[in-house]
Amino acid sequence: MTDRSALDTLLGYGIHPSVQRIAIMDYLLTHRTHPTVDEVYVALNKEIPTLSKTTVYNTLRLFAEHGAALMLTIDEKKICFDGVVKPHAHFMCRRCGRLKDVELPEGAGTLQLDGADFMVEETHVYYKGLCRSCQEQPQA
Amino acid sequence: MTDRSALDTLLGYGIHPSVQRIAIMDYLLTHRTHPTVDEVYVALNKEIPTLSKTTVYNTLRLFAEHGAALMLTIDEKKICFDGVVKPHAHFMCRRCGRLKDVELPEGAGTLQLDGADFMVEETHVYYKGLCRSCQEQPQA
DNA sequence: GTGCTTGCAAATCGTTTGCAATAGC
DNA sequence: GCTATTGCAAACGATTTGCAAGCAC
Repeated sequence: MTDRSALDTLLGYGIHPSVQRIAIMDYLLTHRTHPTVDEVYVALNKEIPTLSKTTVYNTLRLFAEHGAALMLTIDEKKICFDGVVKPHAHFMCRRCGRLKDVELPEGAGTLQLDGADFMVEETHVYYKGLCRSCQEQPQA
Repeated sequence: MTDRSALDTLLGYGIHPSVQRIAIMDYLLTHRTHPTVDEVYVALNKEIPTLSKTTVYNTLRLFAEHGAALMLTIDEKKICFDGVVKPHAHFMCRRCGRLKDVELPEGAGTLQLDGADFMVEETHVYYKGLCRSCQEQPQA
């Protein structure tokens, strides 16, 4: 069922499926943790021992190019990926580093710019600050 | 006058001034090109031949931590810096790579999140797509 | 003199590249 | 058999770290 869904997703975006691609897409769809390349690699290496990190890099980039995944650059330290491509914003806590999905305020995902000087294909809204639990903890 | 302004800016953010810090802040304030560390380094090396790239790294990070500059992560390939800290959005052309400032739609810079689960300190709005001139050029 | 700032050199680490092996139609 | 995909190993390059020298009050 999740396999099915991952496969369908790939096909829906015109991406030729393979064992590795299906596994990676499935991971994205079932783990909404905004994983990094390394996290995907480490997790999938258990079930696909021959998996190469190069393949994870290539595949996630392929997904992003086809619009099947989002490449998040909210954290300058690392690039994260999101299998949920429906417009939404992201919040990152500057202390614990956790990423959370945030609903976009009405219409913010489709903001149009003045005078059609640009053709916007992607919009990213990033919030940074302190999450609830880090606010409550004593300052480090 | 520009020196004055850079110095004042540093003081205003509680940053202890130095020749290097003033020069880097002045560069940010007079070149609104969203430069990378390397661009700042190369440009200032002419007037301050002993300048180290490490110092540029340290200084720009210091500025960002004090809110005296913005660290832009719109381009996953490189980090850019912006001396204009007044809330505004950024657009990057996926073909020519140029960054442009964009006015934020009303109130978008101060969006408040549901239920105060987060304490937002910074908001980044990034648009990606094609700029006017790249739209008009024939596909590569 | 003490503490902060600078800058060199080396280390680190995420990412890309080249290319040979493999899988799928 | 041909083409696309995978994966290893090496290369690359941006950023960080350690530490010694320099500067300022």
